[in-house]
Amino acid sequence: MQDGGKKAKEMTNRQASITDVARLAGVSVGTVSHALNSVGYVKQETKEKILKAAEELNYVPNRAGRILKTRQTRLVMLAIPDTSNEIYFGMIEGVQKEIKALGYSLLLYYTNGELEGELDAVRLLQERVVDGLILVHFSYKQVLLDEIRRCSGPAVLLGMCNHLWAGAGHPFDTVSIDVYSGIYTAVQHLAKIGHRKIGYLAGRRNVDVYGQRFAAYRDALKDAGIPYREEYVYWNDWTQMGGYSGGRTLYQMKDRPTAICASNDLQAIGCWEAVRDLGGKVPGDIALTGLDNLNICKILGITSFDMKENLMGTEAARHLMSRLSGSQMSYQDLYFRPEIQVRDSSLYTL
Amino acid sequence: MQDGGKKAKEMTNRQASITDVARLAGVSVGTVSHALNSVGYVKQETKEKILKAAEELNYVPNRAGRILKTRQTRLVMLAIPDTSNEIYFGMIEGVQKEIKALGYSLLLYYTNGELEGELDAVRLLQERVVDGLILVHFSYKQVLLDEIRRCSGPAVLLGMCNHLWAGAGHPFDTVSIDVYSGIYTAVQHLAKIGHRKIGYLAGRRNVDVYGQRFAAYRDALKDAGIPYREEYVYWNDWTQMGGYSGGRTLYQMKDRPTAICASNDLQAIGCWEAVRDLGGKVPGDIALTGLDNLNICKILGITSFDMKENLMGTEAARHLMSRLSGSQMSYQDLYFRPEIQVRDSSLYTL
DNA sequence: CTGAAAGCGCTTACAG
DNA sequence: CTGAAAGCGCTTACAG
Repeated sequence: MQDGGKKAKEMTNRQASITDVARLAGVSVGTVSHALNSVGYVKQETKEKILKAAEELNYVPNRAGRILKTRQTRLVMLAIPDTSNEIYFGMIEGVQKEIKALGYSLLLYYTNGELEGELDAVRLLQERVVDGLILVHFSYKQVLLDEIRRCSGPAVLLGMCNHLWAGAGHPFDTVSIDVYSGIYTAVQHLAKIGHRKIGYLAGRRNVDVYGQRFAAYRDALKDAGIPYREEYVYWNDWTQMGGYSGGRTLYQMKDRPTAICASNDLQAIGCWEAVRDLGGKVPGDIALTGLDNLNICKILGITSFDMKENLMGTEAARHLMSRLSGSQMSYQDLYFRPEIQVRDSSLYTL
Repeated sequence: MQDGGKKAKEMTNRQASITDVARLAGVSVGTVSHALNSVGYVKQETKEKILKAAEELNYVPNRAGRILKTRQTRLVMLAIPDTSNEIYFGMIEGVQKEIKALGYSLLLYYTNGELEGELDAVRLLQERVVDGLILVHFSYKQVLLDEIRRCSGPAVLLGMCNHLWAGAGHPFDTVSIDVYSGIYTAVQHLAKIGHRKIGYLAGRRNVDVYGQRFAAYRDALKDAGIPYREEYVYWNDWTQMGGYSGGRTLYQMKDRPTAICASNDLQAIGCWEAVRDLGGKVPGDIALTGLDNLNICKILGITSFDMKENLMGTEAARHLMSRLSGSQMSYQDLYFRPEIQVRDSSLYTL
């Protein structure tokens, strides 16, 4: 704690405007604007006078004034579902690098993976708080599409699977990673090394991207000739906690699975912990696969899938920037494929 | 790829303004404003006419116009150094919860742990892109203080150690966790269980918060009567990669340390991996401590320190909100203490 | 090289 | 209950 009775902001309550600077420098506001933005001709002497006045008044331009006139914020928003999932770090990095090079600043927004949060992000674009939006969405609802249609600035949708909108004439570019193929491949891989009892950690129910993953699980089972068993499917949440309780549940079943496919790495990690805490071994007692290729999976030796998130971010940003600079190309749907990284957790044939 | 020749945004090029709505509804802009914001009296019939017009024109208010007039953005920025460090997730969560309850939206900004990035964040506050700023800073430079002084909106500084500014009459609230005490305690703990050769993973050189941690390491050695050995100190980066190469280097020394204190968990984890990859055991061949209490440390059994990051975020947001609602209290410096979590990696007496 | 003026899209007293 | 008008802080043709 500190004292001294110093009051908050007592001397900075009203920020100087360009008018104040003009008055102090004895010139017009137009000239101040020219001088400060180094646009057009301003006599060196006048410029110095203006700079000194600005300095003295602690002048900082108010962005809202400029935005209103120029109709540009020079801000780009990246909206992610989940700040506690490392998978988005790579995206952030990719986006950041691209837009910074073009003089834009990055604003992150956090949707919590809920439609409402995603709509909030879109609204910020509608209200022109930012010039463009890259939205990592978990929903595929019509209302989202409708709201994006009302934006005057461009949006790029980043999808962890996106079959539903491809080619649907949506008013935005998309960049997706085919998560369906990831889960399908995982189950196929487990079947190939001999597993017939394959449990599934499904994530949060009613979240569209998890619905798609679940479909992949079922399809892969079917194609491998393995009957579907509802009791092997655990819905909870896509978090580590969700995975933990799922792992616990599945591992304690009388007729327990010999392998578990998790619909993302967070769950795989939680599951790994649960099995360990119950005295089981991965692999040995149970095989395990995840999806996202998180760092920790490399350390623990859990089979997973590289999601090329950095590339996804980069490409999304590139598309956005190109729209922002006026491109009128027809909208693009870009796809990536997850790449399996086989590790100890699923290395041995049953 | 999709075709169909649909051109980008052909029908939404110019967004409707409040004037357009007023014209279509046959009323004045003032009345439109009243109706849309439900302020003052508007006849039900008129209101409906306006709503219909707004609907028809796909009207969305332009935030810049409103901001200019109201001098409020209703946006709060949280600037973090590093998006790949889980430690900030808890902060985000804490901040988000507090401000959302008061009708503010959260914008994240990413400083990369560099002074330049921190200054960028401060500038966005100066330009009034946001109403308030919570800055997790890694620098203690005078220029940062000067720039914050030029802001008309409030800032709260979140410090991973902050002795330098405490009581210095700075124009902002601070919330800090005493990292010095964390590192000091870690070294003390290692000494107590018998270690005399304690290596140190120091983080990025010339980053102020890491300088303080290093001082704690030296002080603790001294107080334990252990001579300082420069070759046991590894400067690199605060990342997992940095820890990995540090762990490699220290573990391969002829007269290697029997314990390693890492200045954060990311490095501890990297070190853990390096030792494992070299065939060593933690503990057994080497003891290890980290700082931040990341999830993965719990899984790997690495001794670490709870940094109360959620609480830090909550408190920072509370202070900011209180300034935003006009509080003129003198500035506060709030301190937390890291709490050691002893785990396997440093459990056994040498 | 500089100034006067219009206008970006909104809100808010103030009249009526 | 509604309208006319001022003004938030900036930029940008346009004159001179």
